[in-house]
Amino acid sequence: MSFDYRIIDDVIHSRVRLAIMSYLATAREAEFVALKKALKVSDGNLSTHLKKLEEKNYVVVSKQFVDNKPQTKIKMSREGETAFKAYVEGLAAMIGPSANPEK
Amino acid sequence: MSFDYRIIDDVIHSRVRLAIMSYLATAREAEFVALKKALKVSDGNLSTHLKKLEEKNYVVVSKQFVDNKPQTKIKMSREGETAFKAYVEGLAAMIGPSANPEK
DNA sequence: CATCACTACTTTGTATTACAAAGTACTTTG
DNA sequence: CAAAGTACTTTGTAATACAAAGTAGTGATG
Repeated sequence: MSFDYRIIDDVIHSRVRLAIMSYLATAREAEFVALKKALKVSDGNLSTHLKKLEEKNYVVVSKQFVDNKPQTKIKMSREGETAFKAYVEGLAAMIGPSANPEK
Repeated sequence: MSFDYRIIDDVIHSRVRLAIMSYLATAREAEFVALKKALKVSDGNLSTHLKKLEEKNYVVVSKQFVDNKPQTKIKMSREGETAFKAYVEGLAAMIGPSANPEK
């Protein structure tokens, strides 16, 4: 059990980015609009957070036109998967026994 | 499983504050110096984060002199306990199945 | 007993971040 | 062909994180 706060990846740790990564961890792929609705985040906010994740190569963003509308698809990268797994493990290590379902 | 990023308490969510709360969740009580060492955080940083937790009444801070040196003790409050529990549950709900120990 | 180093903090300054408002580029509808 | 809508991106500002510097004391050295 470590409490060194640096064990947790601050790129993932942002609330919005954590939500994105969590979503992608199960969904594998997401559309901008779907993500925006699921996270209840403003589009501007989502856009900037996605850019940050893209810069770190945690996600891959692709754009195309569907029904004459722009569509942005976001996929988690291999690197993102690894980082997310490490993040979750780090969290567990930090939160430790308090994470036990004690209900 | 919710991805609304607002379900996670941003007062707790800061890396340093999460580390403090995690530490206190098991230790019940901590000294400033011990905390600083455990979290590997600068004293200035720890001081400001503690103040924020204190303002939110998540922790109770008491000061005294021991061996002629100032000593700051930090305890988690009832409110802090509740908030931390809710935070951990929110996290679990967001991270969801990815949190499964799949090793 | 002055001063230098040390401990235990707190305050302050700055660089980064988060967020939404405004902007862009297009399309569809009346 | 406006006007409203969609799907974003960029920009401005307020909040945050962090460490450097500051404060207030103790203890040791010459």
